[in-house]
Amino acid sequence: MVPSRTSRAKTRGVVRLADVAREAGVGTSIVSRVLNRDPTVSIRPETRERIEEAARALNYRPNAFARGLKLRRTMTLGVVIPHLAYPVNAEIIKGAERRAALAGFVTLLADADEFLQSGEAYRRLLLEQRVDGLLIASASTGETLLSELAESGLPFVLANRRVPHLGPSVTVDDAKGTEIAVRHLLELGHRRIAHITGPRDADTARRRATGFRSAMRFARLGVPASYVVEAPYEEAGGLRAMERLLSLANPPTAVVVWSLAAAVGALAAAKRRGLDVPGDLSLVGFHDAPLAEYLDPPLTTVRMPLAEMAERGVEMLLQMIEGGRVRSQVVQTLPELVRRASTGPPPST
Amino acid sequence: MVPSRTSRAKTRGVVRLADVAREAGVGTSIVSRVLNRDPTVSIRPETRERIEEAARALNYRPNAFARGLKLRRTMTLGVVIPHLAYPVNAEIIKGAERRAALAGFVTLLADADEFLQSGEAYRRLLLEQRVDGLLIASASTGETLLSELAESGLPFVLANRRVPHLGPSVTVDDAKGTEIAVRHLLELGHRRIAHITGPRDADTARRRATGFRSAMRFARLGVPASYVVEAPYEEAGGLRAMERLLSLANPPTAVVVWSLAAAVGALAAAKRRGLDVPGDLSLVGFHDAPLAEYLDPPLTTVRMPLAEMAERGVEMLLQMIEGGRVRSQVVQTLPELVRRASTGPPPST
DNA sequence: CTGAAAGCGCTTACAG
DNA sequence: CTGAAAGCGCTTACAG
Repeated sequence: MVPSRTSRAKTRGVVRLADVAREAGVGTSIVSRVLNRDPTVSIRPETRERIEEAARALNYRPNAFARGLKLRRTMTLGVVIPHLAYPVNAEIIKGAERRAALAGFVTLLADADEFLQSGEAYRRLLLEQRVDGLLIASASTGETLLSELAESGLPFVLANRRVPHLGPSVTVDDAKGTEIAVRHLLELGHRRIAHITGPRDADTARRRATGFRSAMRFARLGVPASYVVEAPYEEAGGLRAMERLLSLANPPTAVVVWSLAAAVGALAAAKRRGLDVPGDLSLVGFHDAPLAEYLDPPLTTVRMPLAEMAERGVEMLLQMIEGGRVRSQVVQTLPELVRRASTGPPPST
Repeated sequence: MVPSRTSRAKTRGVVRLADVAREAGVGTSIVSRVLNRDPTVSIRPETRERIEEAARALNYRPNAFARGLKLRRTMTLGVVIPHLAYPVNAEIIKGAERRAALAGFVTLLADADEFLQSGEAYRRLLLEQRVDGLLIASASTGETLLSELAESGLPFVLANRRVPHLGPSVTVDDAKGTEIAVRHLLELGHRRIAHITGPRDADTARRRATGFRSAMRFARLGVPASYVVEAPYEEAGGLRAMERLLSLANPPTAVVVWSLAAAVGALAAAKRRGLDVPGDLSLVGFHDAPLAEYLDPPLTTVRMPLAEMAERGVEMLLQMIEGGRVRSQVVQTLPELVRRASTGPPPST
């Protein structure tokens, strides 16, 4: 149905409030109040009907920028994210977008590296007042900028990362994740269990490492220093870390790897060494994705509720935008072991 | 350095044009014109200096919404994208974001499924006038919405997809990509080469299939109908498609797979059948990512210039926004074969 | 029950 | 060489 345009609107045939008012034969004020469901308005039912009908017929939507200018509300949330290519981050974006959309908000993307180096992105988003709040999903760095941000008063929440006294955060139970992985390996009979962890400045990596150590301690098993090795980069890092572990005099029979990408690299290292997985070595990765199912062997992983984390984060942000106070939270949904073929009993030496 | 705020700005301590004017002791008009480098302005150098100094000291940035309202220019580009989790799409987003940022534009993300089903995202972006243009990177569906879009007059360009007579598109040379893969296999001595293609409604898949057929024809080789099989979904689809190929009476000795994910599934299928890759079967995937390096065996792929494609797309969009006309283009950078261990000579039967 | 008016923070003819 | 004023499209006290 083509809207019976009463006036040739000026911008690309877009309908303005005034067009609706004219169509309905009333002033713009009541149109605005009716359409925004102002509860204090008392209006004759037939007038309201006429207004609503006109808005519908013209397919009217308020201009976001005009509205934002007046209300000081952009209805936009910024999502600051590193490494789009990691499926993990895609889950976060998707969760955030979905939840934001539910509240009528739109999502603006900013590359974490650029943003946290206090570059143009920062200025565009904050100084130009393009967003009502920020969900920051970068695992590392940028402390200076974060405190600047805190000072600016713009609501923000950190996802997947905690920075004490800086602002609220939403995280998943990373420690529990590694605990679950370790427990699974213990049940299979492993005792020599190692951990490939992430960079020191990655908060998630630290928490996963903590979970690893505490699960091992709980089982009264020692963890030689050489059994916790850092994988600075993705697949390549996992590969090198695994090579280090396998060249130890007394190599582990099982390894928990802190990310899926690093696990892919670790698996490659083991196979290139001619090891049978899981016959000679069991492997657990972190985060689940379809890929895990199709590796050789299919990789046992720990699935983390990341989309949910992002949704919680957005909810917190929305509360803050409404002026509410909010406290850091850990998503209650537990990590889940996805058992596949890369884990089995240790070799019977 | 803390800006010596002359007035308590009303919104979260943000500096307005009027603050700069007051600080510099002039009216807002010249401030605006000086800061926007209006060439028609003739101003005493010392006044200009005072204004620029004040803006710098106060860390002034014009409010994007006020500016947008006045100029009818949001300085925002919408990126409509499916399946964030595919590394391929991440490349597109990144390319688009980078190029947009260069021109002072910000990127808004919209989920393709939701958008193209003419849902809320569509209304928010178009009707609320939140974007100056749209880069649409969805490979399939949505014809109705696209023609609606075209009618609306909002500039848009299709990335990775052509729809004749609808709007300009930017693509990479997909046909050439498969040709390169086929040529590589021919050189290795293969004759029985099959193709795992994508869904019929995916434009890229069709073009890759075209390239496959023409390369085979050029080599005077026949392609039995059973040698082109469709993989409806990602890894899982690739797996099933490969199973079909391998259960043929006269199976191929080499397969070109239309996507990286499907190639992962196809590789899994071959290995589960006990085949040696590349001893019994050679495999080429489409699109390159670090993952390919760490599969077993490392996967030979065809790298496509996707980030560049997105950058070109944004450039076209910017031209259209300036009121220019623009024609569809194919990125000139050629696809590149990344040779790894999944391809070798055919088995010597 | 409904409308005229001011103002959000800009830009840009138009005066002077 | 510089400023006052109108207007982008909304919302919201304030009148009537």
